[in-house]
Amino acid sequence: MATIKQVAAAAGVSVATVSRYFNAPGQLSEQARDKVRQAVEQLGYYPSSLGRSLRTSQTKKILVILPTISNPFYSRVLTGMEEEAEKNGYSILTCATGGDLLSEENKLKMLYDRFVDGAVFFSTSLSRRQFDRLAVEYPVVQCCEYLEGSVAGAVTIDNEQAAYEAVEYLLRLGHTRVAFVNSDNRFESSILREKGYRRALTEHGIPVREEYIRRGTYGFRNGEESFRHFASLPEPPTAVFAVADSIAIGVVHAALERGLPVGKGFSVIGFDDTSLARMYRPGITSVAQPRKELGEQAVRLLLKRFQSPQKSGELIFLPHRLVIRESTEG
Amino acid sequence: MATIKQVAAAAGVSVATVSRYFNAPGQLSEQARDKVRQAVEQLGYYPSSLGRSLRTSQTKKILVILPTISNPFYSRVLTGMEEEAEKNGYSILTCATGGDLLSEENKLKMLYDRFVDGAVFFSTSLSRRQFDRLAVEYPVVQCCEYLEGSVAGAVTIDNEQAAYEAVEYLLRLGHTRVAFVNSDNRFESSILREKGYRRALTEHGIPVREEYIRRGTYGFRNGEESFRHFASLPEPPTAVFAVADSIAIGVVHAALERGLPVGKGFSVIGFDDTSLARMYRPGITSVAQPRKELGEQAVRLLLKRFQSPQKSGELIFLPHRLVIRESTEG
DNA sequence: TGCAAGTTTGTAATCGATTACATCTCTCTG
DNA sequence: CAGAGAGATGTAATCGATTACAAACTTGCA
Repeated sequence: MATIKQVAAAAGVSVATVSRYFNAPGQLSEQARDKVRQAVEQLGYYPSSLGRSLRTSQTKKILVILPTISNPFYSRVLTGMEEEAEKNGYSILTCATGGDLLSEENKLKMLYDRFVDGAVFFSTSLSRRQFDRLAVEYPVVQCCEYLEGSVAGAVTIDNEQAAYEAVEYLLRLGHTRVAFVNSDNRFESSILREKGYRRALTEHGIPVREEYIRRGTYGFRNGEESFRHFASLPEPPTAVFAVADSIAIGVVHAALERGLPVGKGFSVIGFDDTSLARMYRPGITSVAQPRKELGEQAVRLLLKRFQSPQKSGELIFLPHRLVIRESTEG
Repeated sequence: MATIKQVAAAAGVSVATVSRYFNAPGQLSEQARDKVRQAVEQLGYYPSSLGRSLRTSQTKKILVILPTISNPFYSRVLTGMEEEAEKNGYSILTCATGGDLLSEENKLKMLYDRFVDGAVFFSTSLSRRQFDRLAVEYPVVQCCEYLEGSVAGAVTIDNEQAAYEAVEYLLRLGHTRVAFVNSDNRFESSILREKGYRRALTEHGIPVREEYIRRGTYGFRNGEESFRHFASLPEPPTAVFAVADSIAIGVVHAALERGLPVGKGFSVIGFDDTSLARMYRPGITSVAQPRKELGEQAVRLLLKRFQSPQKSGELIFLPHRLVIRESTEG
């Protein structure tokens, strides 16, 4: 691997000139440019990011931490991040933690040791206290999640309101026995969605029944099991709101197996409007988030923090919308 | 941010001692260790990866390039990579290219500028020539794909044989009109699977009909459209083999819409055995790959190349298996 | 012609670590 | 008690870039 010194020697100029060839070519004479260009081509030189980053103390890399890449929801959010990052000369590096705290802490070392300039979290296994400390010392923002009052910025939808509206839609359809399948993680979004669910019922004069509320993984299986639980109740619900499409599909799957007419008397709503929701039969009604924009804004927020690290993070809410398909009648 | 110098000063020792505290603590006296530990804690010091990497000329990072993270197949392969990497002190960085050549070339800069030690490719938009040049100069391996005769190593299943067996299974069920939905990319796996499809038919004395072969994206929609095309033929096929579960689901979806009894006279097989295949109704018969092991071995191969860069890459085949569900009768 | 201003280039310090080599201090042995 | 050998520590070179500052060279104008 060629170094800047070797190129300088081969071109018969100083290392400063070679450096300028890459960083301020307009400053060089045509002669110098030619000489350097030739030497660079001949040696196949490519400037080392390590040398450069050490000197400039920025790597132009952003770390994105997500629990798993298998959630199709993330894909387009990530695209948004990529585009916004690239526009500003940054690259996105993605790391999946498997929702594992140890793994997450491991990845965070890249922040501590300055291998990346900042990080975007989709969710975190860190405690609020840990996360806050982190946010004070390093530029980080949250995307699609939001720890109340964190110094880190965040871009998200209004999860409580979104859940409220989904449940309200079910009530409008005439349902009075509406169940809720949450995830059992401690993400703020889960808590907020549950809040929205409860508020919708309460405001419409319907008592909240704890046996109508289930918590489990984001998986298909959780949906299936939850449905079986609901079906075993003396008064089974006639509608289910799930915090993820995969859960909703599990519910629908189990319901159809029992011969329940999904979309005709038994309604199910999912969350995130992933491709799953469209692909399934029947199509799953789902709460859609503006995915690409969530990603863009998250990166934009992070870039702002690079500029002025002292400021406390902004909190940005983006609009959601309910996409209606066959899993709800109407 | 504290530097090693500041820590050395605070601890009243030399920078060498501080460095040894992290890299060879056994070499220090208990006294020295204590002094350094205190200074480190007091200053919140964390060694800079840039300084270290510049000096040691390795970053202990592996870049994983994949077309999109939205394919659920990748998730567990990645887990395998993570585990094997971590075991050896390496970290995995994931980058999605969107199947875009420009984007991919952009990511490859991290290889050129030594930001990562090597790369694993799930697939590549590079031409064979470009990829070969890359493989000569940098440590790279392929995972789940294989460009014949490349100097880069590869870990993959025998795609031709896998396709052969899937089609053979359909023939055993009594089907004689078996269609094939391929992807329209130029990946070796696609070519090989088509080869396997053709060989299975030919060896069983069934002529290959070009109108039974379709190419498109990996998407659901491609499946739907392909089915409609097949259904419009004077002699529609009674079975379909698709190179991806999402395509297979599209086929099943469209077939059910037409009232075709999927799994009872009309059979569909997918590929990769993703969670989709299990979640769908009916469950999709699919060719399973040993995902975690594919990831592990790919990283192991790459680590070998770090050791001895001169050697030409190995080619490792891992076993596949057909997982039978309701989309095929029997 | 002389000099100010502008352009081009080079020198050398610096970023933050690692590590070969030198030095110093002990301990042990004959 | 001298000297060998082991163990602990420090000095300084080095990795590969960027960039402030200085120096050299042009150019234009009085």
